[in-house]
Amino acid sequence: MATTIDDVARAAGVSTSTVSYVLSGKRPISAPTRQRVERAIRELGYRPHAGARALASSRTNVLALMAPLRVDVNVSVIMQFVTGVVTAARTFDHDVLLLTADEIAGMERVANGSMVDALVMMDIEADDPRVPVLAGLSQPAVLIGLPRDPEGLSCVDLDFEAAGHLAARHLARLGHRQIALLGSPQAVLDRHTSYAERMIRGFTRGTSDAGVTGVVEPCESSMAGAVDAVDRVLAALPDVTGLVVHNEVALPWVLATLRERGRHVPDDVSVVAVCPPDVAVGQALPLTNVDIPAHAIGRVAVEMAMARVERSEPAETRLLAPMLVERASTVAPVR
Amino acid sequence: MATTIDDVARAAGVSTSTVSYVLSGKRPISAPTRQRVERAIRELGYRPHAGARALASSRTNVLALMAPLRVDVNVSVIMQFVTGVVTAARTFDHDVLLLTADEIAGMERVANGSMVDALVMMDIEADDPRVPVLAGLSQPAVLIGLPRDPEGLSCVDLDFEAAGHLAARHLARLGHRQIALLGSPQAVLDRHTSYAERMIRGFTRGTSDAGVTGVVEPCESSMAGAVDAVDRVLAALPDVTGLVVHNEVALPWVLATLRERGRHVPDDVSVVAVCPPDVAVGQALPLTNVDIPAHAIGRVAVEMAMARVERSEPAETRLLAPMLVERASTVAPVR
DNA sequence: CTGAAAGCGCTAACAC
DNA sequence: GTGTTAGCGCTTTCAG
Repeated sequence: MATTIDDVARAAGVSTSTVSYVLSGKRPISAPTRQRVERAIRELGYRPHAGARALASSRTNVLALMAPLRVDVNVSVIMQFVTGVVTAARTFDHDVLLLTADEIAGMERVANGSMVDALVMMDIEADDPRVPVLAGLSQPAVLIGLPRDPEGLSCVDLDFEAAGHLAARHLARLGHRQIALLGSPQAVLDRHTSYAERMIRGFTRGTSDAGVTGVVEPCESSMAGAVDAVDRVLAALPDVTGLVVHNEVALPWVLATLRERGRHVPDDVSVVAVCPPDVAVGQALPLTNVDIPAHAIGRVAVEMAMARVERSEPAETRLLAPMLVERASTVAPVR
Repeated sequence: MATTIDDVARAAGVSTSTVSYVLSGKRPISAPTRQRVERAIRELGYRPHAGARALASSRTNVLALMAPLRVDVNVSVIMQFVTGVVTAARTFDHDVLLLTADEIAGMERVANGSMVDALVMMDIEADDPRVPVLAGLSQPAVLIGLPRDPEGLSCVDLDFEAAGHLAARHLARLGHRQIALLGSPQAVLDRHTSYAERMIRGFTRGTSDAGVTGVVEPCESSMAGAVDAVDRVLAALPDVTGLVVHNEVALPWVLATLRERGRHVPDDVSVVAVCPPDVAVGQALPLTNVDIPAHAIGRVAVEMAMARVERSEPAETRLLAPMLVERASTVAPVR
């Protein structure tokens, strides 16, 4: 398996450059030569040496992906981002090097060591410490999520503001007059994580646009936190009939708590979940949801990265439009 | 950032090889030269070019990890394997290239393209199609899980047979005489996935060793599947008082179904879960569990891979001993 | 349409 | 203890 491009060239009776060019397609090759070369490649089981290629071309065909590899929150969403990125990368003939999100030194290691052509970073926070270091790298980066100042950066995310607005509007249009948002844990809010704040903004705008009352409660990602949050909502808004839940981990416990408090879904309270479809339909009652298209976001991130690598396209931020799917958990309020 | 080893050599007033050797430590360097070189490296922000290094040394300092990136099953366990592998790899100064488990061509791509020093493959099945291709690769591989014939392969896994035995014995010793195992989905069994079969074998041996009656029921990873499986157990063993659950996804639903059927945990039925600790304590009632030490398994996998890469150690298979942690879900049967 | 050859940046003999 | 240098396998001018 130690076959080199020269072995192939010799076997095909051509020069090494010819082999290189049939591989890259960067110059026209006559049909007969091409065939001889391709045959030799096949018969020898030849694979170009990635390192040699990277050295000569300064392209690695590898993408770095920084993913938050903790176990606590929305693991399945993370997984979908990752698969989205990996499968998309393959369509651009790239492989994926996995870094953990905290490995801030890893960015410089893989970038300055020329191990990757670009970086994709998940789970970006308002003042993410990773963002400043990007400026020192020679490879482009795409952020999944929005930092405080996205100026000059490639960013992609769900349009959470639109998502919050959509969820609120859906409930309002059904006729609900008292609705609540059960959102992210306080810690996430404290970090000013952009998606949480945008969600709240959209929800708030949605309720006021519709002229209904809305309250927002943070919600820890634990059973106790869910119970507590539901109780706070019921205290603040005793006649609440609409609930938007933007916390996948807490979701099952929120539903259980509602049941225990004697609030039936959807007869007493309609629920819109902001989560991936598999989570929405995996509950006892299939939930109306606003999709978090994690897979699509991952794909778009890769497309943006490749656009910058291959065509030096400028940075831009793309917010994907949310989509609401109506299921069994939302109905008009029962008189 | 386009600094090369020659820039460093020039700045330090030494030869390139000297720089190379202070970097690799492969030959003694006098303190003064070493310091001049290290200073130059620091001041220039020099990073060796990974491709050039790989080309010259035929070592990439990258490990391939094939992970099952589906969203359906035990996502959190997969995540823990992955973090275990990634963090362990870093301690060996290696990065991780992520492949999806189905990408069988990816193995040959990264191996024959000399992109990696070794491969780690998760989720190995009895007749895993990936195993035969390993023979054609020049890099060593470590399997997480056990193929039908592990001869000559590096394998690591939890000792599921011991785990099944341990769980059964724990219940039997508490005094339970009728115990059941709710296991993997039928599809997993049909594939003769090794861990599922070993679990069953251990459980069965455990019950017969203890002289208690045990039944085994497969369990789909869905709410309906969990309900169904619990009902089958109750039908087969109406007086069941002990339950071993080896299906993380179904676990919450199993517990809910028990409640609905009027079987209280732990008063009416004791439950041992086979799952990671965070899942065990994340339930309404903290569960006695047999740990799946995913993180440790990932680490061991990397250690085995590096042992083969760095010291050409022979292949071996290592089964990690299970550990049972007693929590609130198991008690002696209530008279 | 094809070849020859100069690097890409580093490692590891081989010198001294 | 340090320097010189021949590759590692590929891409890409520069020449036909």
